[in-house]
Amino acid sequence: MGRRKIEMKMVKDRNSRQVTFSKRRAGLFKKAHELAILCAAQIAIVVFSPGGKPFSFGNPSVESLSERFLDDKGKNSKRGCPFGRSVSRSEKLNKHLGDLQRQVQYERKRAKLLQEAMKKNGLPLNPKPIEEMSVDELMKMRNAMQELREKMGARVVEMEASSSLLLLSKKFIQEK
Amino acid sequence: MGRRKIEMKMVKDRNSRQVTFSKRRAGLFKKAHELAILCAAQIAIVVFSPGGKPFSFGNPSVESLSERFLDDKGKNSKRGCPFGRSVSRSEKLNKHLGDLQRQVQYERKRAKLLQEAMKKNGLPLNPKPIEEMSVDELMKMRNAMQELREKMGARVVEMEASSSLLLLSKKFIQEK
DNA sequence: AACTATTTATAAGA
DNA sequence: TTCTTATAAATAGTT
Repeated sequence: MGRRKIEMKMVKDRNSRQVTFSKRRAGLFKKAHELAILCAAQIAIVVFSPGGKPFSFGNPSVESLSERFLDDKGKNSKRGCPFGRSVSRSEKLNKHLGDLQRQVQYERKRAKLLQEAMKKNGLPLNPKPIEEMSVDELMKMRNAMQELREKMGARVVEMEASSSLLLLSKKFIQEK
Repeated sequence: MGRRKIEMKMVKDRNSRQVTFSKRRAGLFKKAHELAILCAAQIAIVVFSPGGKPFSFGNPSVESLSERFLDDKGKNSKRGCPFGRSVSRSEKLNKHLGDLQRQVQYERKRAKLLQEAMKKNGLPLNPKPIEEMSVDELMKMRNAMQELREKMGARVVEMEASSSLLLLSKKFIQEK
């Protein structure tokens, strides 16, 4: 993919390998971002460099959920990885906060679409407890979510998938 | 990247979106594989399709990498930042993500409310794996989600979360 | 599923 | 390290 074609073997030279890693990691994350946007997909990537340093990619919802669900009990945890910088980055983003009014409108629009979707799929507006829900009802809910997702576009926050991601991670660990 | 340049927004047509997803997921995984080979890097990817189907790529495996991130038995605790957003890359990506800034902000606000709701409903902020949760805890989780939904005045995201949790819970319970 | 016209990624070089 | 650019690779629309 460049001036010359390269063999698919580990790059021998240490420095070249680091350069390749940096470039391709950036490329990989960009691709992931595009896939997430284009297809409303949820993606989480964890990469360990040859030097053992962790890099990760995920949607904002994943980040915030991870922070709440999986962080150490207290705030005293010493975070390796990019979390420290992540926070400062968010602080930067805060400065660019949009107006609240628009957000409220966005929320209302979303709620309205959800109600329509649920109605269309034969769902009650108030979910039952888990014990009372049939598989059929759960599937209907799924369908309603999918319909909603299509209507709202890629900007819909996918907490569902985020949760699934986190749970999946745990499940993997449990199964091992 | 193709016959024509495309806009970076969600592909509206359902079928086209599925095709795009399949192609780009394959591309993403190939890139990941190349990065792993060329740089002796360890990579784990989890992707949820627009339809909610999970796909994963792992070198050596998603499980072991997740474990490396999440397992507290490890020497140094790095579990504070699983699946966090890549910081170095996202700084560049941010230039292309004006709309997403609002989303990040929204996410943080919602996460805060979720935290409060969970606390109020007697849920630990550091929940167990789903397999270990009792029915009672699942109920509490659901209640927390509902409370959150009411507070936010919007239902979509929370519904997705709770439905996902319910689906996964049910599935795991049945598997047991 | 295959095919290509284009766009995009990137290996070297500067 | 950051930029440039020639070339390889990915892929959007088509068949």
